[in-house]
Amino acid sequence: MIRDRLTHSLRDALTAAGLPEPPAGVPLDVPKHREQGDFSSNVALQLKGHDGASPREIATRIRDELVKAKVAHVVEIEIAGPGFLNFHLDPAWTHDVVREAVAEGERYGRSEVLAGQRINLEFVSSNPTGPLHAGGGRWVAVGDAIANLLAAQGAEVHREYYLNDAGNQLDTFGASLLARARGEQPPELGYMGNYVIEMAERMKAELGDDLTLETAREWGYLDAVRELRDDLARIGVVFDTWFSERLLHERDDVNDVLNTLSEAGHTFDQDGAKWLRTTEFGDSRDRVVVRSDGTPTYLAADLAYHRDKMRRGFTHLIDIWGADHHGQVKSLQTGMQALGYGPPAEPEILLGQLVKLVRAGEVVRISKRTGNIITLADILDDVDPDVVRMTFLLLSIDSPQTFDLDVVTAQSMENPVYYVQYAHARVASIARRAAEAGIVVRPLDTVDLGVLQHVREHELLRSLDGYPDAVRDAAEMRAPQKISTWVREFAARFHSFYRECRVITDDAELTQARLWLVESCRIGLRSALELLGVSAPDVMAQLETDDTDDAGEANDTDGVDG
RNA sequence: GCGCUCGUAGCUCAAUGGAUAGAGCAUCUGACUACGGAUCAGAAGGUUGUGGGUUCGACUCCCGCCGAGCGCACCA
Repeated sequence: MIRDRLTHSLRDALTAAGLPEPPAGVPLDVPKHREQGDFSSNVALQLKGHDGASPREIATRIRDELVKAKVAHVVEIEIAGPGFLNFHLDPAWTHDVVREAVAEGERYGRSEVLAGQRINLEFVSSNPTGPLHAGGGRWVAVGDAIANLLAAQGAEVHREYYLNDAGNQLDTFGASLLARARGEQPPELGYMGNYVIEMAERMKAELGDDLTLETAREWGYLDAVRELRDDLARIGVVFDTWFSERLLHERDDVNDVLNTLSEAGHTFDQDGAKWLRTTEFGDSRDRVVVRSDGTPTYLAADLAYHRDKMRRGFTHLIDIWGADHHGQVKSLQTGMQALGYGPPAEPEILLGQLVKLVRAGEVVRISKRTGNIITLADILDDVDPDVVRMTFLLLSIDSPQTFDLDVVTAQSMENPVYYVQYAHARVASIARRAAEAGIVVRPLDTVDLGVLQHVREHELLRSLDGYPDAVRDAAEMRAPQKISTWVREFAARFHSFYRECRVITDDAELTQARLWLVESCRIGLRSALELLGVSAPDVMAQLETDDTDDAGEANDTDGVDG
């Protein structure tokens, strides 16, 4: 609200002063330091050199126009440093933030800038040859949060899981399963994990001993997919589509895409294989799409797959991959370009740095192929799904993450998620107390918010005002950690307010105003937690205290939900 | 060797090219007989790996070097 007004006024002032608008639009920021005002703009710095004026001279001209226009709530416009325009507002502007949040309710922070976009977001896509490993939980949490963020900007988002069920990995897996069922060691380069032994036992119980490579493979495939679904359900993620690679081969899509590429003149034959001339579109080397034995490569199927996504009517594709696959980015994108998609590149590929699992001070290698793995389900056995999600959403995906199993389990009660949830529970608690005290909350438009004068209230609302921007930035940059960062900061402001300002007091007017203030906080907290896929509980389970020796019974601290 | 990514407080990490680089943990000092102390107030902690460059302004962009991870298949 206030931001829109300031931006608008700035634009008018530029026009009135005969200055152009910068190509990137009119900048308006929240300065880091309180003394630098409530809002600031570096527009004069961006326009430096315009008709030879210095940034400070330009800033002065803009300020003169703004002063003439008399912008609401603005008490002083200061020109600082090399030419910043710092807006000092009267504290009452934050009262508009309460009204805005309450008026928008669950829609607060959301927008429609991506309305009309149909986005296909593919993530996880772990091979159906065993359970999800713990590190894969990062892509579960991140993918789901990014999907939420894009949806919050008005896009129609489709969550998709690609099942690599046509390659030789599945054959190897089937052979490993069959060997275990027969009490033998898996073949060389097979799946060594102990989970294969357990699966083989179940398979024998269901199918008996009359097993072939094919029945073992198919049973294992279906069982693995079921387990993937179950694990994902435990953490609350549901995919709209599980896409089978086999479908592409059955429909002859792979050959069709190869023919299309050949007819367009993008392929050539060499050494008995068929190559795709991806260098034509900027790849570092050309790629084989059909091997000399006549079978298509992974890339050929992947091109057919992504073409299928485009044909299903999506306006944009996003894939989330582990950074270990970065070598394939160029080949897929340039291949898609050969098919006529992009630029800009389709799919957009988000590379996430890998998770390093640590237990007992040692790095745990995560590979389904080479032995024991720690699964996402193992972690969910020990800690709350909310803790798991938040742990994976604290970091930028550009940062490699060290996931210390001992720390996460032993200190799960100290996880930042509880700090934020506690703020939400406090809000709910206040509402309960107010109701118990027989306080009737009057309609907001009959309440005088002008009594909200405390510096903690002001800081709290300044923070809340930043939420819509945080959502927009997080969505644009595909960076859910911006939401975790915002909500932790906001929760801190709330706790600080809570300690210093009582909501329910003998002052009826102040109580009314603060109840609405707290309601606006609830809206922000709840919305942010929802974007992260984390629950917003109204009560926190009682935490065990160890300062008394009579706390013998083990309290269940996991039973929080919204 | 080539390529991609990453080096920020003791530790784990934030920071659309903006002003004085911020949190949490750990350490230290404190807090209401009141809405839930899973809380709050404060202290201390930095040559943003390193050397150049671009810019009014660089953790951020460019180049070199050092270090780490990951890729360089007619595997998936």
